[in-house]
Amino acid sequence: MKKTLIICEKPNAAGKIAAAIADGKPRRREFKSVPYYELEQDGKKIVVVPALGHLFTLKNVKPLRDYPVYDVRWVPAYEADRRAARSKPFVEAIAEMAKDADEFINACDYDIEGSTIGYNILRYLCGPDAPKRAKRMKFSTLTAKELRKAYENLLPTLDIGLVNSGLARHLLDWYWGINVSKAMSSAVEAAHKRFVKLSAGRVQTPTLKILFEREKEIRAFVPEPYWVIKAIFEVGGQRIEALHKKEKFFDKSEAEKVHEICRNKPARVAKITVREYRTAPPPPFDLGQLQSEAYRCFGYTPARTQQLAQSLYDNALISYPRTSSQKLPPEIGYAEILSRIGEIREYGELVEKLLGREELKPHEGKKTDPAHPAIHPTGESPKGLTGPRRRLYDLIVRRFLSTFADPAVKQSIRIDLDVAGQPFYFRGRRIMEKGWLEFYGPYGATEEVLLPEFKEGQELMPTELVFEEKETQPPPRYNPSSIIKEMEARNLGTKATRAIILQNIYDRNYITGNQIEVTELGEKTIEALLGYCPEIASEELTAHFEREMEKIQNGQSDKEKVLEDAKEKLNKILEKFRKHEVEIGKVLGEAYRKTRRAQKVLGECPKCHGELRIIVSRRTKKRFAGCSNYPKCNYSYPLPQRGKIVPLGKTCPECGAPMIQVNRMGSRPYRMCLNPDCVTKANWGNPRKNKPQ
DNA sequence: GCAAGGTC
Repeated sequence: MKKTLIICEKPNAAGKIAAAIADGKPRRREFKSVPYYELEQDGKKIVVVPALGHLFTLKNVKPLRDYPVYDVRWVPAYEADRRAARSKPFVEAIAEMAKDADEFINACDYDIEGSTIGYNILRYLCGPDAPKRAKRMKFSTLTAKELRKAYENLLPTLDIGLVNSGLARHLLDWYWGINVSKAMSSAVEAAHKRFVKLSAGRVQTPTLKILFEREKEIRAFVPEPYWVIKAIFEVGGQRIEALHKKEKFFDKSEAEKVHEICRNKPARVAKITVREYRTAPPPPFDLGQLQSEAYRCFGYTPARTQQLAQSLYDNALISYPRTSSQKLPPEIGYAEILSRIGEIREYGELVEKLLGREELKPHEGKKTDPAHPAIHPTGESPKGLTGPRRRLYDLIVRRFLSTFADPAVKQSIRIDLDVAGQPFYFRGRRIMEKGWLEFYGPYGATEEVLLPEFKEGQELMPTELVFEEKETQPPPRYNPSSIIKEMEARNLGTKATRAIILQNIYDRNYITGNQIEVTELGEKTIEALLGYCPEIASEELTAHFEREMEKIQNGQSDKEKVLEDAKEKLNKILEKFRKHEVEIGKVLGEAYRKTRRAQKVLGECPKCHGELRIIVSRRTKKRFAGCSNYPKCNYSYPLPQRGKIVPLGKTCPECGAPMIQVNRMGSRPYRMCLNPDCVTKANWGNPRKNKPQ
């Protein structure tokens, strides 16, 4: 009997594809714990087998001693990296299934990476002529109907354009990233005779540059004083603040004049403007939006949210999280998911309201995804789910419910006042119809500002006229959520990699803090790159790649030619690097030393005004905060022994001791002061909270 | 050691 092998990108997709094309139920089997599916149809045997993303990766042919290197080949991922051990049984399973197969179908996601994943599997595991004979399944959602249709309308060959651009993408990223990273590390070695792990890449370096530019803006910012004038009223026991219409006075004498004119003068209500407006329900979550909301609502970093969402997905509670889609196709079965969610106590009432409607129609967003719908709950019971995963699940459920609800109707009121000819105003806001806000619950809370009744012409006497000096503020720092949004807007990285690449930039000590600051090392690194390899620091490289990829895709450009061009360009850049190796290395090595030292300084010693630093005891190997003037000063504080300690550069408002943040794997970072006897810790380890008696 | 991309 003939045998067809269908190669899928991941286990979950293999299950869905097998179920969709089988007339009956496919048989689920396992090979070295890799699940695969068997079915018989039209007199032939079909085997559906999953990959685990990329099973092959690029590896240096020779150990990397010097640059430039372009001698690189594809190897099974587990051979290049011990951490990829999980991919080994998948490689073995596919090789086994391919042995007696005479037809091959690449059914990975229909995008550049999916085409590359399938192509590598075909050429390395299915025989030398498999890529030429293989067919391609093309689908844009994993719904049974579409999968069935894709199977019945197979593309007769691989999408060789996508394959070639995928292969080129991997090689180009590797050429640029590995060589420039190596050049920087070698420079430090040449100047300081020590190894420092430095890196550059098509995504990480432009991202660092964005952060660095903001850093420069903040440093160059000169605050300007300005003055505000506010009239304060007490109406029916309510305090109302009206601001002078010219919100900022940059001319002090002008402000003083206005203040003088208005002093002790009554206000007259000049105009009341009432406006009603509707806010549409939010679209369902794509990964980026989920990361952004989880940061806003819970303070979770995008990397943490991604990890939590993956865990919810592993437990079948939510759909595939690495999606850029804001669409919910009807095939997911709105009513069924809703009614199952309705069985969860806290959502019962809300769900009833939605199910009682004539039509269920989600308010979708614009973004789409080649293989997955927006993130949504599956309806599976979240029994026993607690802590951060529960919170994230609640956010996802409420977002899903909100998307089916009505717009919210809000009313804004603006009251314009006249005080001795000077214009002042204040605003009120009320919610007329809650609409989706009711479903989004705590995450959509908008503060109402309810005002007493006013009439035009009415007179009021201010209880106070405030004259206040303020300063203009520098542009805000990026935080992990806003920089990821910026990366998305600039098309840097992908939904699945942005949070990881940001984490990498932190781990390299290029940046620090939640309000992201660029360290000395980050600054010198980006400056060196701007000086010697501006290409890699510019988003233009990504744009250039993209144009070339597109040309390769539609056959207008040859992959080999694009790669040769890249090598030539890189060789010139790296030569320049080499020539200035010692001077570049000196600067980077020095910056590295300073940055590492700064990370150990926690604050000022309260006893002698020396520096409190993280010190690891030689004797006990435990760490503590000790004074830099030791042995003259022996002041010290204990430190938590686990997790990364980040100095906050602030002191405790209660006791004045330096503040730190503790980042521990798998838990939310927390802030504390160093003083173990501080009143802020009075309730720590409160048995009432931990153990109900 | 070094990238960015996919997966769990």
